[in-house]
Amino acid sequence: MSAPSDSARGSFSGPNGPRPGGIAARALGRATPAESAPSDYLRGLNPEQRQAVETTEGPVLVLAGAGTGKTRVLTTRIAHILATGRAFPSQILAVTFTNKAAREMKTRIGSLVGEAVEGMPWLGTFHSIGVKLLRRHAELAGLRSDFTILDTDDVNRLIKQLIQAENLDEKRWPARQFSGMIDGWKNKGQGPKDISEGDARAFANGKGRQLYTAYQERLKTLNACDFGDLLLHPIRIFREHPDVLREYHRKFKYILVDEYQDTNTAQYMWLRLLAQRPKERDTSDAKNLTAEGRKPDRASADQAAPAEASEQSERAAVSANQLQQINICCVGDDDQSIYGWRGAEVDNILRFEKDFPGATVIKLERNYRSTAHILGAASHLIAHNEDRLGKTLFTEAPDPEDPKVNVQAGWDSEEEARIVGETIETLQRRGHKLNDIAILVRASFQMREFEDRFVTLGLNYRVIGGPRFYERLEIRDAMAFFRVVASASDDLAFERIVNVPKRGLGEATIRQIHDTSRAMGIPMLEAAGELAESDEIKPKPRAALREVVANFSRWQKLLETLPHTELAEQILEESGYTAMWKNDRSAEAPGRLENLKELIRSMEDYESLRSFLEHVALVMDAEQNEDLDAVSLMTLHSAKGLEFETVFLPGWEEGLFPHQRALDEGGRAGLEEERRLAYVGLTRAKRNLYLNFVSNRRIHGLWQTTIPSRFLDELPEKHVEVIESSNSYGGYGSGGFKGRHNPYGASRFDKAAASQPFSSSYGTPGWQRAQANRTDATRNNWGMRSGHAVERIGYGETDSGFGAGRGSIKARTIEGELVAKSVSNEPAAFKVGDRVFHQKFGNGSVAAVEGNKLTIDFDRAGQKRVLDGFVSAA
DNA sequence: CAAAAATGTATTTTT
DNA sequence: TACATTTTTG
Repeated sequence: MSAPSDSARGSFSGPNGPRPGGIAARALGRATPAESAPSDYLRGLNPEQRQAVETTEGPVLVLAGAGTGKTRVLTTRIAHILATGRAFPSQILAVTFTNKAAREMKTRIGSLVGEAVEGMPWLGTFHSIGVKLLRRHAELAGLRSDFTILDTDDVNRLIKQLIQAENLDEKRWPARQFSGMIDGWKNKGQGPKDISEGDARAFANGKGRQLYTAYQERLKTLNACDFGDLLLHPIRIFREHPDVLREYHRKFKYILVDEYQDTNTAQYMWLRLLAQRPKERDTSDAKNLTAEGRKPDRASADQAAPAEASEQSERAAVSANQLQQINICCVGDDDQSIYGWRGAEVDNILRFEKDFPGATVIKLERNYRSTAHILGAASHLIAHNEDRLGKTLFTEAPDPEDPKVNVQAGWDSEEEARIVGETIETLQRRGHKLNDIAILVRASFQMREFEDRFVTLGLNYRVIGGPRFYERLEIRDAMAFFRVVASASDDLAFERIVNVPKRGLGEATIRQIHDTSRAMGIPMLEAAGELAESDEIKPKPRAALREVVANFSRWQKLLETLPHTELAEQILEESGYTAMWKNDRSAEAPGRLENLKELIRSMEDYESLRSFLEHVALVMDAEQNEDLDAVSLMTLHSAKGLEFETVFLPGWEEGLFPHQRALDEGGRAGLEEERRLAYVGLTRAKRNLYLNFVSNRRIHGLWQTTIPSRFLDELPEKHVEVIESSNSYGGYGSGGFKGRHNPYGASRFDKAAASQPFSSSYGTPGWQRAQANRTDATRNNWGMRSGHAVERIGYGETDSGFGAGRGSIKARTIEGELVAKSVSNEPAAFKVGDRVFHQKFGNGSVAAVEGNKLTIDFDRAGQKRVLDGFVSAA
């Protein structure tokens, strides 16, 4: 009894169904009565866009630069397919990367085509479509169709248990790290058997593979999946059951993929399985793949399997042609590939024409979003990348009124926030909507300072992304209760809340439940029930356990009868969970209660507890209220796909952006990805773009002197304007930036990065050495002269960050010393009681010395911890 | 078993 | 620094 049948979804149903045109046309008709000529939606498309919409047959790759109307093409294309009766809504597979994108496509298609969207069950993220497939064919993957989807937290806890079971040192082999590795393998489509020997050895003294296997087995017994499985299981099913695959080959007449540059190997395999229809095919494809050094994925081999059966019904006859034709349309932009770190393979997009011979490639290069200045800046920047297909975006002729891209220096991050805040207030006074303003940061810790500032200014802001609703402690607890009620065998959820609120069920008791569960082969909840009736357990925990078990069985019964929202309320009430927070006097308790209410409220939108749980597992974010006029604050990554009238990009400093870690781990490729991220950031802006950098930033609680991002140097001068801030300390930025006669040598920097790999942590010798190198580079490239009196900080042309008088720090010296351990080197640099001077904090005396970290009592600024490199003897 | 203290550890992005 | 997690203490 495999999952719900197609007919439930009203999709492709039978040989005698109406002709496709029928339904689609009717749907259209309902939505937009008679006058809606089929070509209506085509109006306003430029020739390339139109071509992308109308080339419905065969493989199509649309290379859509930023702001060129990518989503419009995608949605119009679907509308076109429907309107011309080429397919039923249910015969279109449209995959996106994020829920946001899926949602947007649904709405936009909806407005084009009306209710037909209702019948588009296969529009969604890779993962949500994966779940759908898997629910139907769960038994082929050894699961029941009511399997649960584990989130990262569940996974980590599970792995931790496995590591403990193996008696491994948890500190040496952290669960998070291993779950990361598993994630990576799954992104590559590798099961336990497929991982490389090296990978297998890399963890836990060679137990990597064994652990991975154990993990998968555990998932199976738990009847659970992690995110990766949502893709991998379907892939495996398709490979092992050609009949199932064929079913989907018949079903999906058109495949559309959004953000193709972000697909990882697993997603790529998945797509190829679905897209490459079995017909007589030469093996050259497969050869190509291996010849080019790609992993010989089994997709290609298994593909070649049975030839299309031509025997069946009229449908086979109709589709015989189409089945060989791969109507796949991938839309993407190699310049916006920013998820390489999580397994995305830009290569997928670069290789498209080889994968799908005869593909039509359409470039969308006309930008409808940004001014010529912004576009000019972005294009010039991205041109520094080598690995790209190369597009040339263009726009209308520049309007002399258009503002240039602003670059502004600040002293530290606090000032940066102040400057941005002031600029926003100015804009607001001129009638600028806050909703049209965004601040895009590289890393989320940067947000705090802006939030602080906006709070004091009373400026509305909204954080997008960030810590997500469903990841909050109280929500996860509540969800765990619900999960156990919905499926009594969800051990992970059970374990999470047996002792919440505190019932005196500690480690010992839980272990006992665990053991019983193992021994008897029953879920923990059941085991708890057994235990509560036996006398192997002390009276106190026994009573508590009894109550828990009784609670759950009562709730489970109510599941059938009581509306799920009421049940949810009852559960939280009777379990004492809400009471727990009511009694909690801490500052966050009221907020948590509020969140719980919100949770119940959001459940109303779903028809059952189960469907709600599914939603939460897949869509981890909660919607925000759009009514409020507020500045958006988010990371660059979550800004992809959005656009704003005005964009602020703070933190353009080496080490932060490009991020040190990207450089360390990714080398040149890492740098290029950072540059693409910068490109994404720049191209979010329609009209006003402000870049900021500061010379002092606190990282890990230590003050670091920073230098401007190399990306600033990669912007074309003619599109950029440097703002002189009248009231700020000025920093070294403006003067240097403006008069840069010898631009920052990117190659030089690359060399440094390549020849002396930084280590992964800021506190390490590698990082410090990097700092030293950069100090050097800064002097050379930003026109700083040593020998200036330090008093001159604050005037435009002066060096404020480095150099002058800081005798104890010479790059070379540091190089030599820092090979040693960071905490033990140069013990003699300063000693307690020394008078020192710091660029930011002024004079002070050393209160404590820990290797190169000094605790200093500053005369004005109070006690701070700083690296010795940033102070000099007073 | 729970609360307090100490310790450690990571601070990029997320379906 | 700041947070989470572990160890110690009551």
